[in-house]
Amino acid sequence: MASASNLNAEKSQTLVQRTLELEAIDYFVRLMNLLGMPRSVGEIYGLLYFSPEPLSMDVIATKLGISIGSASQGLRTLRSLKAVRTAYVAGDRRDHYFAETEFRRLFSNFIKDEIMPHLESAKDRISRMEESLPEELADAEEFYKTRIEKLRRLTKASGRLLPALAGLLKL
Amino acid sequence: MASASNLNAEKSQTLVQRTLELEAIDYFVRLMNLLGMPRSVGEIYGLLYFSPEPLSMDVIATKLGISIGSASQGLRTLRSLKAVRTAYVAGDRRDHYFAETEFRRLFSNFIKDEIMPHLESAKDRISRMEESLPEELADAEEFYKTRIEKLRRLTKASGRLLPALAGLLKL
DNA sequence: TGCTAATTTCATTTTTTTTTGAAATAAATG
DNA sequence: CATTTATTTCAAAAAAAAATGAAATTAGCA
Repeated sequence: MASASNLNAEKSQTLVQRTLELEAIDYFVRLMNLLGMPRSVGEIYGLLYFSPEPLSMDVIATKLGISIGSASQGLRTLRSLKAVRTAYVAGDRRDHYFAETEFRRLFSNFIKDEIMPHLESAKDRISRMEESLPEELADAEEFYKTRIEKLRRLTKASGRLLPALAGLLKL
Repeated sequence: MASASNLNAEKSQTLVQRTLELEAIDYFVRLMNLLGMPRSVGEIYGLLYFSPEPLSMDVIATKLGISIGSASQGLRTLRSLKAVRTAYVAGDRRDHYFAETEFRRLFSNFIKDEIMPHLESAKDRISRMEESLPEELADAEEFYKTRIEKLRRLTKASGRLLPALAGLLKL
């Protein structure tokens, strides 16, 4: 049976490791939650973070007590963020996952995938606002012009600052 | 009737203003959503952002088509983030709200109130992890030590970087 | 190729979050 | 100080998000 070796691996898990696993899961569930990710995503990443060997999807689901559907979706999300990668394990045809632990890269992917698209559409929305202003501004309309300008600056500054942020994160 | 002047103010709303209002609401609903805030909070802030005069709670609720309960809760949230403030309006006993538009201040409040507390508890969790490691580390345990150290660096760097971020946001 | 195990997909269920609305409270006016 | 108006609170309803589980698909193996 293919999972025999994994079951053995689980048996040999130390108390230290279980403690760390639980703390890490807690840690990453909260962090991911802050970033708007579902609980299962944090759980999976936390489990993998302290796993010395890559784990297969069914082991992940079993250890966390979540469905394999959840595990599959969570792993897809993590894969798309490049937060986990797959490793080949000899003699086992299942995919095995391990955590990418370079946070700098993780954040830069997160910003690129989850934030920048919003900033792009924000730009469009601001352009539309400017087009809706008449050519000649009455006094009252100066107010709107100022506010739009402020939004534009915010959007621009965010677009420059956020990607730079990951670079500053030298760990 | 106290609200007569407000009704007049609403009647004189131009097409330009209504267009901007709708775009701004859209803009801030998305932004707030990114920050994990409920829709109503983004709606209220967006409405106020392009309002030349401060608006009372019931005007806000009416214009947005939300309940006064929502409006009350949303305003409480915005107030606690210092994202709106109240203005005295002569001859009207209702509170009137206007948007704080200094984004630098807004973000710094957000980071202080919503993010830093999490970082604090993260520190505790990391300390607990370190305590769970035995004094003398077997080879296998070096792995855990390294990972914990990495988490500590992440937490520390975030705690320094995020508050600095608001400062960089010169608009 | 046919068979089996692994994974993905997605309609349904469950859980969580947000909104509502009505009652309670507070605050201002006559 | 009684009454009216404004605001808050909070239980219940509605909406949104996430998890489940079983069917469909994919991929490895004999």
